[in-house]
Amino acid sequence: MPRYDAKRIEPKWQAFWDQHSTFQLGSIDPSKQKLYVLDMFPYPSGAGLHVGHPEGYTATDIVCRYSRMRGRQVLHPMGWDAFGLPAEEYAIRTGTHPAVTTAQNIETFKRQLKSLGFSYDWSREFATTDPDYYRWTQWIFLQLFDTWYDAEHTWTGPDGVTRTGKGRPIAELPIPADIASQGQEAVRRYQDKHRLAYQHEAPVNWCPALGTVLANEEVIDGKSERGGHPVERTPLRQWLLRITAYGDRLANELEDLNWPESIKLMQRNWIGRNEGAEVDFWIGECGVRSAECGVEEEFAAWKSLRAKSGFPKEPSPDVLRIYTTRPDTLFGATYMVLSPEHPAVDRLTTPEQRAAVDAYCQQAAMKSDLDRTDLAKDKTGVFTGGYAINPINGERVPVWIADYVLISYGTGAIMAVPAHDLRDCEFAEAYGIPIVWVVETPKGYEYSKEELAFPLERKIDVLYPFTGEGRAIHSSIYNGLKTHVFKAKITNDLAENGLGRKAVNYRLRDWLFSRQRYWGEPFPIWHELDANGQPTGLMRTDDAASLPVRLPEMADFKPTGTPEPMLSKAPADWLFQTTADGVRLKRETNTMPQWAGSCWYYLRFADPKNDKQFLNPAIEKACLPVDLYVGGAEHAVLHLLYSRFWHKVLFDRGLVSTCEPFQRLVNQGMILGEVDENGRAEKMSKSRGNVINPDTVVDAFGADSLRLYEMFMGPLEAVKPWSMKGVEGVSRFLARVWRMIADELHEDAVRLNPAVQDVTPSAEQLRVLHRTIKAVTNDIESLGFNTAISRMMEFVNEFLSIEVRPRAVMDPFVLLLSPFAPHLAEELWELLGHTTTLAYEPWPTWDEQHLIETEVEIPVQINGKLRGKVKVPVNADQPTLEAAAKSDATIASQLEGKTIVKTVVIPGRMVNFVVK
RNA sequence: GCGAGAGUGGCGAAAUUGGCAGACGCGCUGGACUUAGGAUCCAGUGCCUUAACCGGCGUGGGGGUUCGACUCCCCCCUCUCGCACCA
Repeated sequence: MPRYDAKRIEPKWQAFWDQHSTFQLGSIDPSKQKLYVLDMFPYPSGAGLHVGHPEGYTATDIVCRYSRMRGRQVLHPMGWDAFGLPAEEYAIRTGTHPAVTTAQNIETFKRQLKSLGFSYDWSREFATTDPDYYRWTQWIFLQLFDTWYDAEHTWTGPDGVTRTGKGRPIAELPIPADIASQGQEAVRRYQDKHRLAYQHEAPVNWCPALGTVLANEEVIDGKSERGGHPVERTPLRQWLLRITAYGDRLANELEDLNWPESIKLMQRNWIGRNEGAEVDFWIGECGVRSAECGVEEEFAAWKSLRAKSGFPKEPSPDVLRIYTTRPDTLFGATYMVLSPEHPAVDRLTTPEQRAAVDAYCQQAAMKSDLDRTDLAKDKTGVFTGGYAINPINGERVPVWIADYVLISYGTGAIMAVPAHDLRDCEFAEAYGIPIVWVVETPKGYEYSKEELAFPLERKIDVLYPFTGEGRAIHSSIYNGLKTHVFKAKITNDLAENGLGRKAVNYRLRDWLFSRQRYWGEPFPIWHELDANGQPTGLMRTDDAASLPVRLPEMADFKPTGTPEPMLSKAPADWLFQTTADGVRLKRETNTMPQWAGSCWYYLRFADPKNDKQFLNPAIEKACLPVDLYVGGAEHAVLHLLYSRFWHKVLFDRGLVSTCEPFQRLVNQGMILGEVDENGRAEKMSKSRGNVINPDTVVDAFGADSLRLYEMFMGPLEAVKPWSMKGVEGVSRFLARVWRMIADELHEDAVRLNPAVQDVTPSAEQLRVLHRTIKAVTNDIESLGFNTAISRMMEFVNEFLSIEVRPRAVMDPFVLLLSPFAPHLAEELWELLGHTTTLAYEPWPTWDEQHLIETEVEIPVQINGKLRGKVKVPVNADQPTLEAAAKSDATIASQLEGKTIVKTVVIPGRMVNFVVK
């Protein structure tokens, strides 16, 4: 066996690591530094591992192996995100239970991962589908259910930071006297409205093809993220998690995280915090029905009442509450728009407009998100016939309905200022609504492309719509104020008169948390039923001690075809029970979304076998947070936002001691298919037939080659094309490493190459070694694996040409190689005469002494162009360098007959003569 | 449209603070060894010009700062990703 034979070496060492539990991290020793390195755990699909998986996994494996050798205690676990649709869809087609498919797929994934030699602590492995795990997922849900958000509460957390806003136990929710006086049931309903996990009926994203509703984050361009099926809007009673309560903290606390700026930005944009004001427009008891009818006295009465009572928390029925980020344009509001679903539409609509309004609302209700975006260019709407009164100037403004206003954002109603808003302007033009200019365009203002391209005639002496900031005009006493001053002042004035208030809005919506599928965590929730078997709306929870609520066995997995959850077909003994006090209960039949399990798995890895607690507090303090988290960017606003949200709730409830779960995040770039003849590389996909299976690569070249190649392709974060030739290249390199140390001439057995001898290395050899140690160490620290590998290639190129290779140089080199190609390294380590694994050998260190060179070659430029090189002592000073440069034959000849205007000498770097 | 990131040989890429552009690998060319080579080894390989040396050009394009720019500044082009009626 003379040749480098991955097929012999790799299984041998994988078995060794297994048998010796080499990478099992026992209990944490607080006196040693810990490092928690986490991969985004995979969904074990039927297709098996993809070459994209080992990219991030190899990177983290290198960091872990390196860190162990640096003496850190490394927590490096792996598990399975195993709930989800594909297993259930497969069950529908074949009748195979999702649990069976899932177990098979996990087995395949695990075999594949093991064949790549990753140093996971497999003793911590679990799947989100394990009842011992989802027991605690349900338990955390109960914590969310037991928590309300106190936005005013100021407190100092275990991290020493003082915050305003905290999730607190529901028992601490103050109950208003009028609610308390109505009895226990009213109190329970009041509490239910304030929980972080609550039920709410609203139009949701219903996907008929998938047979479930989806979160906003899972809908892209009106289609499901998974499968690309159309998504409809249907009103349904669903579970929601109050993530919006944490909007500010989710946005602000990104600041200190070592995450890619692009991901932080995506999260901030997704949260979409903006500040503005809420303003009430008076509409009277049944709406201001015409432009003429006299309501001035009533309006005046309302206004003076408001001046005394202040701005109510909830809008009263006699007003339309709007949200605006530009309260300074209140004088330019020439109409209002309600979303078609707005509750006041009915009251405002006049008999003459009734038919048109009803027709429009009906049409809007049927429109899916896709339709709405498709029609984004053409704004439509209908006049309700009603008017509202602008609180600032008492003017009547017509109220319209239009689907460009969304019920789910702000208050579902806007004041429209066509002079200063692109959408309002477009709408006003289409329906002939007057336009009032209230912000003067500053002189020299450069219009945005959008403003310039606006397809309207310019009717005023200035261009419109103008959406920038300027000085106020046509705004009564506010004339002349700059926009930001005006905003603050009018918001304050409105608040003093009880007509408005400062308000913050988020693009982020509460997280729709229920699904109608089978293969997910059941909710630990029961619904109380009345004598007729109808839900009363009151709920009970399962005892924490009785968890998990296991999934029931099902006869068939056919979807119901309606938004009725799959579990409604569960056996009656699972669905119903009667309490000791005689209350009939029905189980919640929705299941949790796939994200639930992945929201907290990183916590469980620290303490995976604990059957008393979701996580032991002492272990939590010792292991968390995750120091390095590597995965794809596709989770930027899904998993990574949801996880942070749960973590913050757990933090508020004193269950974890850090406010953020993932200190450092790195996104590995996607691996594309091979470059085609047009020089283009495309995404790997079954339909393109360019998917690379890691198994075939391991079979042909070995795991070390696959690992090394994926790291050598380019920077970890970069998108890069696959190349089988490239794998061959690194495979050749490993064969060269083998030949450098092992003997290939003898067929009988593996022996040390006779060139490897116990001799003292030369200064030059030490220089090469220490240069390599330094470069590889620094490159691993900065995750620059591609350049680390090229450094090792340079080393091997040097030493292959040397007849006698000192063992004292070969030993440390093998250690440098070991995080990258662990199997080969272990084999060579053994061959070099060592009897234990190198996994915990001290990482080689470099000595600057060995790096010092006596002579260096310095480039000499004339007018900035390279004209020659001179060899000088490494510490040559300026005059020496200049003299050496001038005395160089080629430089001297080029300088002849020219005047040196200036000489730039950077010692140790270069010399430049500026000549005329 | 808005936001972010990126453009370097035939290809993947590298380049401390502005200081020798193209390390390392693939591919290609020539050679050695071989029954054979898709093994291995040696030499060469940015482009143009040249027998060769020399020389000229060269980091998407254009301008600028500088003794000196892949690197800093301004304008433009292309590609990738994210968002997209959010008031």
